[in-house]
Amino acid sequence: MQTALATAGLAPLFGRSVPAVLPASLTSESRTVTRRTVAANDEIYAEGDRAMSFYKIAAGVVRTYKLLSDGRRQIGAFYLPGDIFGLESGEDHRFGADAVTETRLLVHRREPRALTGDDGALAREVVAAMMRDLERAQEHMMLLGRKSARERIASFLLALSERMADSVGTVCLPMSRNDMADHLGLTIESVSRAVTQLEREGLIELPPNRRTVILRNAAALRHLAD
Amino acid sequence: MQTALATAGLAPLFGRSVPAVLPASLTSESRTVTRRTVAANDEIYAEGDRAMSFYKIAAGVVRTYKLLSDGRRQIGAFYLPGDIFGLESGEDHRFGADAVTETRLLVHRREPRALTGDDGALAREVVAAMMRDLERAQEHMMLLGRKSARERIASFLLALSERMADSVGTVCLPMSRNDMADHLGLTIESVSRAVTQLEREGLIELPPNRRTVILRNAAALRHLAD
DNA sequence: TCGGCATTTTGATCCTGATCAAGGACCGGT
DNA sequence: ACCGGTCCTTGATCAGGATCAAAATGCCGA
Repeated sequence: MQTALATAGLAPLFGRSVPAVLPASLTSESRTVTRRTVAANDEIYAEGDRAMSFYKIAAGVVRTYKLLSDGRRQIGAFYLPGDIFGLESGEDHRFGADAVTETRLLVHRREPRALTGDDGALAREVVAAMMRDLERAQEHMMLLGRKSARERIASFLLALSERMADSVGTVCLPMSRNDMADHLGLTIESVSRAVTQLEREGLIELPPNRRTVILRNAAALRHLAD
Repeated sequence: MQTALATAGLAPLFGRSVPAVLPASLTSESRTVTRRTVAANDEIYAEGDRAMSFYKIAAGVVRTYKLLSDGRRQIGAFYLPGDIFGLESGEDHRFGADAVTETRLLVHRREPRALTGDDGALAREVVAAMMRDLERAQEHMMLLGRKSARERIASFLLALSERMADSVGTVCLPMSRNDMADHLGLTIESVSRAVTQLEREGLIELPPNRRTVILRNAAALRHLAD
């Protein structure tokens, strides 16, 4: 007997692989979905807030983060259009979330029936989103625990370029050096220096605006990132 | 309609919280389960191996890790009796796993039906295990990205003491300093120095064998760990 | 076009943790 | 008890990245 569980994204766990592109089935048609627009740098929810909803990005970029009591911040992930974030296993949000750029969100009210019943595609997306978060977090532990500043920047640029898919080899960084630093476990100065160094070495090129990166030698970057 | 999905651990996502203690329902009675004993430091599976099974620990301790091409190692997690590890969303293992101490395992063959059908309790455990891995990985990113050596040791000892529950305030470390270092993003010398420093400050006490830690001032440790 | 502001870069110095190198302590076997 | 090996600690020095400080650049609105 094939139950909803098997059709809801866990089956791939046991044989098939997860499709690279998720179905764009998270529409506003369901009665539990509303829209929300958030200005750049505005908060979507705070760490510790009751988790009433989860979110899918229609446009924009979001960061999730944790704070230490003295203000040190760790950005857990950046989310891009199509990504789902804000899923929690417990009662409340263990990370805060805010908009990196102006962002349009689809807000899914968290209800017991949301994952069952009518929308199997949504359930599949939700489970896939959690598994993807887990894989990214595990990969990121390797970066934070064992990679040098240069290697972290190389890994980050490559990963972002794979997700953002601008014209080949070009990435428009939506986030500030500060956000990159807090994601990569560095200071803003170290990020700047590592980026400059990669540019001097010819692995990347930075147009004067400094928020765009052209990957000039992806092979060398990949070798650095391992 | 309540489907298997709702009863299989995702329902807590949307209201209830995950029980602290998982049901001990992963027995050897099912025909897909076998036993395996692994000697200390022996490999259970390698990074990149096809993921044919997942595992539940009957006794012992396991570490999962990734390697960089030059040998740098990041230990993603330690797993204790009752824990499930080796779950993958893709085709193969993204971390390697080996035994820290001699370990007895229940090996669950990975089959499409394993999560459905008869054993709803197993499905619940599997999903809970994945969510727990995600939470631990996210918490660990904060440690690796933003905490000092002393703070890392304090966080690690507290987390371990909560999971191992020896006589109050006492933790028997099953792993070497080397393993601790590769989990905490430090060198073995830094681990040793941080531990010694915490001891001199009176926050912990180390009997001569050095593999047991008595938490003398849990409040101060917690303050360090944040 | 100019001025003000935020962001990024660059420079100088410091410091935490890494590296290199010995010592000690514990454990198992004989 | 002794020996050999492994694990852990300690010491000295080094270096990568942090911190402190300031200059350059880009952006946006007047």
